[in-house]
Amino acid sequence: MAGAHAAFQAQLLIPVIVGPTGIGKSELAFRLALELNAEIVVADSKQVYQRLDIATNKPSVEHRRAVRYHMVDFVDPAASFNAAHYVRGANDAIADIKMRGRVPVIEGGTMLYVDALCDGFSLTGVPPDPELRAELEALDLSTLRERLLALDSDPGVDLHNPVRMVRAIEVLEATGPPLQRLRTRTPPPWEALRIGLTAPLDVIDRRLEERSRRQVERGLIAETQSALDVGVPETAPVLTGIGYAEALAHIRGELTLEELPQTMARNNRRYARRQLRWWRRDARVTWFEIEPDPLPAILKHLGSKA
RNA sequence: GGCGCCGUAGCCAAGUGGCAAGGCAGAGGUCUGCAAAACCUCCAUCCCCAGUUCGAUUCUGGGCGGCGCCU
Repeated sequence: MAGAHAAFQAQLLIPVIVGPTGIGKSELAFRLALELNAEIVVADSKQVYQRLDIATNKPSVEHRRAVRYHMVDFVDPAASFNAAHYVRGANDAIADIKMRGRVPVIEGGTMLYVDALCDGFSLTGVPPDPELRAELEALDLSTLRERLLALDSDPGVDLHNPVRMVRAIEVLEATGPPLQRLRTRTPPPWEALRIGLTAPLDVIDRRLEERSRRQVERGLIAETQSALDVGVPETAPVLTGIGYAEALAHIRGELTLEELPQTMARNNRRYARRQLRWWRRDARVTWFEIEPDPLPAILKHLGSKA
């Protein structure tokens, strides 16, 4: 695939691997990276946190020895991280990769992170205000709604969704109305070539069951406990993720050891469906079944675009 | 064999003589700084038969099934 390789060396196109959790995006991105002599920029809201490796599905040490990974394993698990931090870090990583004359491949699970990066979401530019959030979170829905509508009569957010309304108020108090003018996109100086990986739902479900079981066997509970032991609060974003949330429930005695992987698989199932729905509506995604090995077809597709 | 209780969606479960709450699971959807989050929508003629009644899931009788106790 010399053609594809050259085109990506020209640094105009960046392959972006998307799809539901558990479908093998990571493995495919790894193989693609070897093929293109590329480095991988992971777009995942949980893999950024240090030490929590098992349920975040971080790349293996073998993979990390063979390919350079970015945006993985660098944030204190007790800290919080968000989409804006991600976009900044990922853009820096991409610039760095390019400067070194190498090729980036983006691989992502977190839908907002991928879109915010590849479509250049402004995210309004207003950082979180923890005190204001704490105050607003204590309010009931209708009070929150009144407070929001008083600031902006047409904020364009779901008036049933407290999280969205709190954020909208936070932005409006910092900038003034109208909110909608702040949600802009400034596309990056490269084009994302979205590659979607998919499979029949029953196949995905089976893989998720298997993976959940394996994660428990690999020491998920001990990993969760050791995070608690070093002072990571139970409410830390990583620990609310699939796998850790259930492991915590088990540690608290709310889930048996047999229920643990089952519950993890169920929550993963729901997440996978949500990811599928998100990407399905994006016509820019070109889909590939995982069943016969999709790598040759993907390389061919990338070559044709380049 | 006798007595008592029960039988509502895949599961748990409330309820009423006037076309059946809620939760979980499931399906679909929304998404611009917590996104593995948050939110929205959809999803049952109430075990069967007969009777009472204008009308029964709700009342009566019988059947079937389950649970408990007793002999």
